[in-house]
Amino acid sequence: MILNDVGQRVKKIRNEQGLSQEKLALKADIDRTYLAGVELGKRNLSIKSLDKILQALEVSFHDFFEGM
Amino acid sequence: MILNDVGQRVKKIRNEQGLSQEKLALKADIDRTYLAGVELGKRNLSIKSLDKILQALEVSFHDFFEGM
DNA sequence: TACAAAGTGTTACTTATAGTCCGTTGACTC
DNA sequence: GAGTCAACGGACTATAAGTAACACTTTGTA
Repeated sequence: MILNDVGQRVKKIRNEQGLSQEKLALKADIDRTYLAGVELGKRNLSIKSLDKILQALEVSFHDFFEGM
Repeated sequence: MILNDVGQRVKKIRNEQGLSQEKLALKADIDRTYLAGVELGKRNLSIKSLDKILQALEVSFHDFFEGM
């Protein structure tokens, strides 16, 4: 499902950048536990929230959705 | 802003396919006025909601976010 | 010159859930 | 055994989802 795909992609990119969930959450200005939920595919996040995360990861929407 | 971009893109693709808001809303199983709000960038829609719309438009996330 | 009908914009409202804030637990490393 | 990290929970607040109602415009047509 789309939420799992999004979560796994976030986690993958975050790990590639050597960031902890807490560090990324801080950078994206979202809650640490919420980010954890997103990565696990348990959260149906809004476009704005995804935008925050992708900006923190410095990746574009287009690149993020590569292959989706 | 991201919501305006998303809205305009939805509208553009919908028009290219010759669909009215009502027809697309029906196909996506969402309310007509909700779709209108999305197109105007007034709704911060969730991934699942966007997914419904993109499926109705038969366009992938990756293609949808071309250039974004 | 009306009129109906199709398409869209907009407001306002309820209810469902996105998102926050507090904490705990278990695994791993040092 | 102290520190870092991620999964998880409960209780709360903010806001998205979903709908009804009305206004306006355009186009066709009687």
